[in-house]
Amino acid sequence: MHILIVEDELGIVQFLKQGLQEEGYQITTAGDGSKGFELIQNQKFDLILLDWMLPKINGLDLCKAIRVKDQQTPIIFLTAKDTVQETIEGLKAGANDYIKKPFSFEELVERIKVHFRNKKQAANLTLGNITMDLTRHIVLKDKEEIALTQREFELLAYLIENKGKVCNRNQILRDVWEINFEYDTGVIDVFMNAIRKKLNLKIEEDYIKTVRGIGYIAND
Amino acid sequence: MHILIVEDELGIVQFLKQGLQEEGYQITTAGDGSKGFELIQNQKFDLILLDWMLPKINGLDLCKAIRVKDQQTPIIFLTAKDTVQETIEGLKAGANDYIKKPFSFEELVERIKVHFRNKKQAANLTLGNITMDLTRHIVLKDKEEIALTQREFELLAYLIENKGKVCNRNQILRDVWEINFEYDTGVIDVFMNAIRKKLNLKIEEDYIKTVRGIGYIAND
DNA sequence: GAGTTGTCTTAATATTTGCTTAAGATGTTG
DNA sequence: CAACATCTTAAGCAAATATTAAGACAACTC
Repeated sequence: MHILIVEDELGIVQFLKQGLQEEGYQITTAGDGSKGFELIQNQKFDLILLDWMLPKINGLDLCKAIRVKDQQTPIIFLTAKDTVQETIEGLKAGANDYIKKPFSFEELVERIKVHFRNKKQAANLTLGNITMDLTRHIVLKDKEEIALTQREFELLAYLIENKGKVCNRNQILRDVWEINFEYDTGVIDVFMNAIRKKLNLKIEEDYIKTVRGIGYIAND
Repeated sequence: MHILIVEDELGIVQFLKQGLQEEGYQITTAGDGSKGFELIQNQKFDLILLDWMLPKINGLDLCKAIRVKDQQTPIIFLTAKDTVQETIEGLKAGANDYIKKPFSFEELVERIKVHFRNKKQAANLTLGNITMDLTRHIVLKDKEEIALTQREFELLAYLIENKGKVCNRNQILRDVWEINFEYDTGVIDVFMNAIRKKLNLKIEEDYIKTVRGIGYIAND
């Protein structure tokens, strides 16, 4: 996640940059409004932290300018301007949140997280050159879409979720087929076969290996 | 836009209800946490205003309970609890904003608007050569107008809004039909059939695909 | 208020899909 | 090479979905 900080006070910039980097965010900074605008034109950020009082272009105008082209990227004002009127003005200009200085760093982090919360849903699993998109229910191998049936999809997802671990047949029956007693007709083999065929995986030396006497294992 | 207010102090409820109605919102109120929870189970709101100190179920627990099933609906805490720790706790519980009492009504309105901002922009939806104009209630395919009934329209709009995601049958029943319990008579199929017929969509390889065992998915 | 029209829902039937089984082929181990 | 595990294939079957038709209901017309 890439955050842009537009702020001219060096002390605050340093403080924010360090703290947010420790939280695992990638940080880019701009010391004035026009530099900030320039950066935004040329690359995509996941979130923008904006001071109000800035050299060259002030935060409010910058916010409006960003919103002309981009309505999506969350913008958080972070400013000493703390009257209700100013808050309202900031929000009307297109900001998504408005935090008053002095602020608690912890609260800032939580408010940033709020904006990322619903984005994470792009849950996809990978195994070598295979990608599974769980929400879209799609499997790609080298960018080529492969059609799997429901069960095939679930089985493959299960193996990838447990990448690196050997999954024994009973576990698979329990978790994928919801069969909770020992009863193996060989279904798993049939489905493994189908998956390997569709994904063109060789039995030996490929992402999914057979562990004789136990089950199967996926590995990059 | 339909807002739920969960708050026990009658004075505040009245004040908010009246003010927000004047802003053009539809308002429903709940005087305690469990009544709020009940309402949320049975209908869909566009936003929830939540007090922290509530009879029966407190706001924090209610917020968490809502988020178990629903990560989308924006929740705004509106409370006299104003320490940083409490703010953080509220946001961590899944709230999207946290406003401290006493608050400015104008600021509240602006903060509410922030959450609706990106929703309204979906005034017309597109899927391939199909265009839907939500305000005028019109569907075009290649500039030719297609007459859909209310439900057909809603179902199609729902699928396009969730373009790229698989919509399972229960979600569709909940969000389009507002049926909140498992009860499938096959209505969805009938309507899908109608939509496909009217829009002349082939079952295989077209914008709307059937995901066997789950539901349907729209994709350009 | 009876009849008309259009939509929604249910139910019944047709069709398709994919799950499961079983049985023979192939491979592995001691 | 026997015993066992896994692979592969194909056919029957069950479940999910598509399709059609008919009844329920509401809004509108005469």
